[in-house]
Amino acid sequence: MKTPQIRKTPRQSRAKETVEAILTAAAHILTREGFEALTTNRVAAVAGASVGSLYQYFPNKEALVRALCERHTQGVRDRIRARFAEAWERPVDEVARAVIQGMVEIRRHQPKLHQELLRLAPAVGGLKELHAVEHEVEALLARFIESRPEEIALPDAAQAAFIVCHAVQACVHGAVLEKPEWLKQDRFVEELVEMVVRYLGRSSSS
Amino acid sequence: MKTPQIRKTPRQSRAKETVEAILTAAAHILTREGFEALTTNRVAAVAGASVGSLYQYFPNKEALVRALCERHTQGVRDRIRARFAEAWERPVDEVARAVIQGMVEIRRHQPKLHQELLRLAPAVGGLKELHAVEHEVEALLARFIESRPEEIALPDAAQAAFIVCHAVQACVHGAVLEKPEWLKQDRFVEELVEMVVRYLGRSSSS
DNA sequence: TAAAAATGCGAGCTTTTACTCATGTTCGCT
DNA sequence: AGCGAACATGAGTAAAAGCTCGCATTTTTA
Repeated sequence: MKTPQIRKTPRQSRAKETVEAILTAAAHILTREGFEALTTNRVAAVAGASVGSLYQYFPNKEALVRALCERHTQGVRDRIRARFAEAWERPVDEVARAVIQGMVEIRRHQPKLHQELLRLAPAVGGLKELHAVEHEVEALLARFIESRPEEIALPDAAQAAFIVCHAVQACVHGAVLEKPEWLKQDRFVEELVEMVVRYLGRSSSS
Repeated sequence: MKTPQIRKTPRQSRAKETVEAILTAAAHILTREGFEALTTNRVAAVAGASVGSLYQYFPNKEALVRALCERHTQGVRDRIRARFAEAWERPVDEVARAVIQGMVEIRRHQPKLHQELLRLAPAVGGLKELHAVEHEVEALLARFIESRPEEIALPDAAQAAFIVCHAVQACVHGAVLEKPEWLKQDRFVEELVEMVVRYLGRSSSS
């Protein structure tokens, strides 16, 4: 059985503040100094608390990082969901643009934190949540594809959704790391939209 | 200054065997048990050598992992280069198929090792080599695009190459991890080829 | 207001692990 | 054979980091 996320649920408001401070401190250290510097003692110090307090709420370091993952993941899922919802009825290219821009925003918000958490997730038991979000986005896209049979004709909506999601995600991620200047122009996003639209909007195929 | 890759160059054949055994053991542990279990003592033990021998050739653990990265990276680069070279003159879709199949082979060969090394590269100073390979593949693809102005008309060959490389890589990687059964059929590869050809082979665009 | 419960504290224990070094062994060369 | 250089050994060291535990402080409850 996996170690639980939280050891003791905070009841008083000061306890909630402590938990909050610890998570914030952890995020801060992770973005500024990377995982190497993320020691439990240091997290507590930066949070203005003590190791003891930390271990009162998180059974171990792994759980702490996992909590961080989950919180971040939550935000990603919500943002993508919102983008899909607000563009759902619009033309295909606009939907693509909305969602891709949402992804860019996510990556631009806290690139280093996002990257580190992505890197840490497997080692920390956070893969389940991560895959859950991925699958949800894929399912959303698959549903969208199936809702436009006139414009999008594909043999396998699920596979197409898988491909589009992974492709876009990787391009945005790669751009954040290697070509940050591209994200400030529209050309890059437009190019991704173009790719997606061209892939989905094919007329004849096996 | 970075710590060197190797401390003492092995001169005798038994020394080369030792180095070989150490690298093999490290790869073995990494694939079977992950990075957590990769302790220098354990590597030496599995290699049938002693820690002392290990440190005779690798100044530290980081250098060992880096050596592993580099060796693996080398193989990837060679394979992609070969695929490009042998298909260079053929139709676009065949080139795409050849290269994509090459990527699938790479990922299928030692998926766990590949994945772990990818994960470890940043923390081990192996990013330079990794990016170098990526850039080489991108440059190769960009040159290919520019060599087919009749069939492929794009505003920015380098950006297109970036997008295609990242997109395909991510899809293959994702498939290895999440949908291994797809890789045994041709349909998945064909779908990727379709995406790439459709993206590159556009007729009219801004 | 006094007991009880919740929270906070941090010195230090324990374990792990990268790495050294003094010593022994094998190889190559004359 | 004999000598020096390369190679191998592995018990031991030192530092780091996760985590505990007894006690102090604050908040809630009766």
